[in-house]
Amino acid sequence: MLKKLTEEQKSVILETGIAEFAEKGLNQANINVIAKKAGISVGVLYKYYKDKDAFFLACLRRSLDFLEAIIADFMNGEEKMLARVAKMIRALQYYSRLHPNYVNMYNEITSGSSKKYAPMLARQIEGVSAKVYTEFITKAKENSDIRSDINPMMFAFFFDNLLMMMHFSYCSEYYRERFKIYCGEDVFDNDALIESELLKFIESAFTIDQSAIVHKGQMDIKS
Amino acid sequence: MLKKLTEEQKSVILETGIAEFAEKGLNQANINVIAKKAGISVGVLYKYYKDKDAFFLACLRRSLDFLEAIIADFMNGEEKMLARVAKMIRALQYYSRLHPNYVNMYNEITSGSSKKYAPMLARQIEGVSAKVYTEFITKAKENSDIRSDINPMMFAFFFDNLLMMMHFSYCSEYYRERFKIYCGEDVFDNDALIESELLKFIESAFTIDQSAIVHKGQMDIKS
DNA sequence: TCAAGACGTGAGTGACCACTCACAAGATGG
DNA sequence: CCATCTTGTGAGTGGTCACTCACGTCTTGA
Repeated sequence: MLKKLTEEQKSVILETGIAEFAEKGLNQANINVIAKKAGISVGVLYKYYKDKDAFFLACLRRSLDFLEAIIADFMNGEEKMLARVAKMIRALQYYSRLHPNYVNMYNEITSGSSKKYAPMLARQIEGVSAKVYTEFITKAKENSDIRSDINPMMFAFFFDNLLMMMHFSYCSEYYRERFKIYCGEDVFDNDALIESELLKFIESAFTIDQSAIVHKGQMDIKS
Repeated sequence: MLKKLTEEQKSVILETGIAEFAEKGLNQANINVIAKKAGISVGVLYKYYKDKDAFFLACLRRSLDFLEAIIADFMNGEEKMLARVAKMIRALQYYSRLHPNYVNMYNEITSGSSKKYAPMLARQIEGVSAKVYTEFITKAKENSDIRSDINPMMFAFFFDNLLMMMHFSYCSEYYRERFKIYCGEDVFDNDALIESELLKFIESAFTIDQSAIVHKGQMDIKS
């Protein structure tokens, strides 16, 4: 019973931490409780992690590694913009159900609770996706896959805002409630509808272009 | 110096509470510190509010009353959809600068810290805007002001998601940082650009309709 | 096989903080 | 002007929890 911690056990400790932090938040989660639930002593937890903050950041890292894999998926493949977006929405729905805690860890840092790390974490976490999305939109613009009259950085930002809110809306207590208020008690039984409506929203924002507007003008003159 | 609390003083207490809660969050904010900063004793604070939670909820109510006024503005007036949206974006920018703390109070409850009140608060806070936005979109759809092939509830939801994220992006530490990563260090000096790009994004999502798509198809055949 | 080092244990400690209560200082009114 | 009531005061209390350390148990290598 009294042995060196295995990799397996270290994993259990992190997962237990993630579960507690995701549920209670950084400050309300109790280290003694986490240790007990993970089946180890507090002492050994402090041999591996300097303090509560360091442990929290380790849990966060593990959660983010997972979430970042979804974006990596976005980068691979040769499909066009919208096919990729559709893929991302489905991935988002799938992983939000599988690992809501990872998403809630992310949500946790966006609120004030870990203010001191906000700039560092933002750079670590958002840096990659911001670059990927912006570059992708710039390229799509050059290829005329999407409209020409937009600011790629801004549109990448709005795009990520929508995805981020969808993540939270599947995972966090408050946002789940809000989602139901907007879209009905049974939204969570209708992933296909959510996917198609969100895709429609994003598609239109990205694809209406000036030629279409000119065209519409011509139509009006005709009638 | 030792007198009954005036309305003025009660206001100071709430505002001090809002400042502390917005900065530190529900759990990290210290009641003794709030009392000292507000220039009163802890004792009297507990004569007015049953406990910390009750005081927090009172601070939250005050913040929300203010934020809800922005939506009320949205309901008034006879302009069309997009003119109203433009007005809302400008209001959002203005009030986020004037009272970032109110927005951060709102952000605070969306994270886990006040989980026990999540359902109640969501219903209180989101109920009104959800109804207003959905009805507005439904009506605009009937009048053919916007496209016909959308689910009004879903689009109201996406719309509010974008506005909510803009609020947070102006006010919260983490989201401000993220905004800069996406859109450059000087985003906050360029409200007009943000307004026009966000409006463009929303406008397109709402106005592209099936007739335009048919039309585009005809164009393709011609060429 | 056993000594010495490595590692895990968990009761204990001190700091912090929500909340109380005995008291003090105004207000009221006769 | 004093008795009584109302209201504010803030040191104190009890509970919680991050973190430590003296100890026990396992591992290693000679």
